[in-house]
Amino acid sequence: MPEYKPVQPLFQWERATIEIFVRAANMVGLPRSIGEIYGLLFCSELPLTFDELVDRLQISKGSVSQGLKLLRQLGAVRLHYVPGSRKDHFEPELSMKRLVKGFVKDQFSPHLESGEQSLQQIETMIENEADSSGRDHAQARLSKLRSWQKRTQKLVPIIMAVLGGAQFLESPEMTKGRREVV
Amino acid sequence: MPEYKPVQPLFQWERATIEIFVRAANMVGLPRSIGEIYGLLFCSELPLTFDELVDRLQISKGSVSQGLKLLRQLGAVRLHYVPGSRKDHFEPELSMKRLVKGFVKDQFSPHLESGEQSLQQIETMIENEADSSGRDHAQARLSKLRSWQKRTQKLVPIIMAVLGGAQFLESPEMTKGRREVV
DNA sequence: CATTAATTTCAAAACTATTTGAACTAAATG
DNA sequence: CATTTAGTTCAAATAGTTTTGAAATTAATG
Repeated sequence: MPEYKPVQPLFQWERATIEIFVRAANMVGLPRSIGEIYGLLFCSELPLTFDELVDRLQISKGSVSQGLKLLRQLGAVRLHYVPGSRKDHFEPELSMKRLVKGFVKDQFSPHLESGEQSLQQIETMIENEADSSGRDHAQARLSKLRSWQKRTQKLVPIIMAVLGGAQFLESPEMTKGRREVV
Repeated sequence: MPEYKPVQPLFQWERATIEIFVRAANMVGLPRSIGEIYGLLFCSELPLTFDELVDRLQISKGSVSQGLKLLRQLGAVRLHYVPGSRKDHFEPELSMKRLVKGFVKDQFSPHLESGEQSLQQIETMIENEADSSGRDHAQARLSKLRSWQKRTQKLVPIIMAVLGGAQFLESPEMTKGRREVV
């Protein structure tokens, strides 16, 4: 009896597509396995189970478990209920806007918020320790940091707007009767 | 004679500011040393030399050399000529727009372009290997990838526009007589 | 042109992040 | 309620990245 049962080996186009997601994951600082899991779900016509991911990607259960956990947290993967099956089935989020939103909310915004705290503290430090000559320069740099932070904060809703629903930029009547682009 | 000469230890506000840049670097996938070097230059009123970076940050010459190399490549640090000194002096780029532009051009756009190639190849793979049933679905997913790519490409100039000069979005008369925001 | 100074290079070391898989928990089945 | 199945956890192994520092290179000085 054979040791491995490579259930449904990947098609070439699937491997190539998964590779794109692995690179994309890498670019935004997420591990390879995340790209592999999302990539295979993206390729698949039907929701896949835990086992199918393990078997077809040939990665460990641990990786799949942790990977799915993070992907669900990011809103990039949803549970799809299949009547009459004990197993969980997973399907990918296919709206670019929602994917980006989930990523930003989870991995980006928290840093931005804690940054606001840090800037406040730096202000105090400058007041306490710089002599009057150095203080002007230090305060100028702090202002610059603050302006960068503000502009970054403004950018987020604009990106979201360009990617779809435009809730942040548009007044209600602008979206009247418009279908969401996903 | 002491082994180390900790020339000009860092002020608390400098350490805290550098920490912000270390975190920012980390967030965009750049090593800590990059954040430290840029951070100290950002804090400093005057351009700093190689040695000053080594001494004040207490990191190796190798790190500073490689770090400055990448930062110059990104356009985040410039050489500042000081008459009568053999040493190179470095100063930070302080325009957020130029910083982002340099980063995008160097670390982001290349991936986006090579991605275009990959999609072309995937199209061929689908034509060759999928049976007519699977082909429809695969082609639908390829279309989605293409639409994501297009939207990402559109996003870059919009971000640049929001960050400053707006060369990509605006017609020439819109910028008439306007000073660049940095 | 020999000497000193400034910077770069790169192999090895240190460090960090990811993956694995065996042990475990939880939940369904008969 | 014992057994099987599904999925999670986490410590150890592996893989990947960054830093170090000694040697090499390049450029300036006397």
